[in-house]
Amino acid sequence: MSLTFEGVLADRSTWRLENCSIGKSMEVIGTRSSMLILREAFYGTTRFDDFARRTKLTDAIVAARLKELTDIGLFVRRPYQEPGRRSRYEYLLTEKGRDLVPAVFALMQWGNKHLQGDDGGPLRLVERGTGEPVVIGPRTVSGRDLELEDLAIVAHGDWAG
Amino acid sequence: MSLTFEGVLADRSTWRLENCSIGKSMEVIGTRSSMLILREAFYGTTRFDDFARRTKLTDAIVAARLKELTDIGLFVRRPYQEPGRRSRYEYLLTEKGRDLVPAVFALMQWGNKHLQGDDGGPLRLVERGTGEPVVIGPRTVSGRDLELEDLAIVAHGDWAG
DNA sequence: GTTCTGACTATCGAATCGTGAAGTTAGGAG
DNA sequence: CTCCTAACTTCACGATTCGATAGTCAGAAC
Repeated sequence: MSLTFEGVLADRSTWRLENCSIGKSMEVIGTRSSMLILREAFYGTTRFDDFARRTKLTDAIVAARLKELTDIGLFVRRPYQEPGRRSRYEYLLTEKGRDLVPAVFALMQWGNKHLQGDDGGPLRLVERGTGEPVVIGPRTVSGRDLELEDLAIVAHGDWAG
Repeated sequence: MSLTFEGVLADRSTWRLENCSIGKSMEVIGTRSSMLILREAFYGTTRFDDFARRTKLTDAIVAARLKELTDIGLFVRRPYQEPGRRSRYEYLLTEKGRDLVPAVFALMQWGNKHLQGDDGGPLRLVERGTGEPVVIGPRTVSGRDLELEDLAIVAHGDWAG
């Protein structure tokens, strides 16, 4: 019914979780507005007013969130200039930001399946070119798909394989 | 630099996102406490006080969150009885709850890489038995790993492949 | 019947999140 | 020099989140 613990973690009653990465991540990006802004960034949006219009968040929230996400290092703020226009800033995803693709689209995948009607929501994620459906989930580095029961947690440096 | 839109979505300026699954998901489970409780559930926790102790959330929050998540259908509340003890309730993950495995562990994966020190945090996700490292990310149903640039969005019923 | 314990509920306060509306600022267009 | 616009900032407000602390309640143990 759940995953297993290996090595020193095997007895769940003997340890508690400090420095949990899930909790830390949620403190950093655990708001609806952050996720919507990231969604737009993955969709190619780079400019302030496009973020605001497309997410339907208010200016104030978008400004606060972009500043926050930039400070954290998910975006870089870079000046740009269209010909005959004044210079502006655009917000470009860093690698740290792009590494959130699995997290954000996993939420989309779950929402499509469980929060939308029978049609599964308005949008589908597919492979570019082939149109083959895309799924997000755990797998080994050698490519095998895994279920919850196939997973195990090990402590750093504690290899029980 | 980002994913592409196919079919009727190709011109990003002509449409806006209604009923976004990401937004809906975040409204339902977008709190730190929800994620921590789900983490514990994936780790095998089923009882109220274990949730409270292991997540270090207060009783009040855990009670509120468990009720919420049960109402939504991520948990079922089932009576159980240990021999010589009074009957209690336990909280068991439904399929809807287990389908959040990619979302929750994607956050863990990201936090391990970007929010922890050089050691990458205390815990690692591996395959049970083999100990092979596990990664969470997008791939085609035929098993190819994908980058952000390999992804495309299509409207439901609009197959442009 | 008293005690103990697991599973909650109640109240308070601080911080954060979000909306709406209005104001500011820099710089090219005319 | 004035207008316009993108990119913000500020303010007022309500809702939600979470921690801390304390209290309740049911039922087996004794």
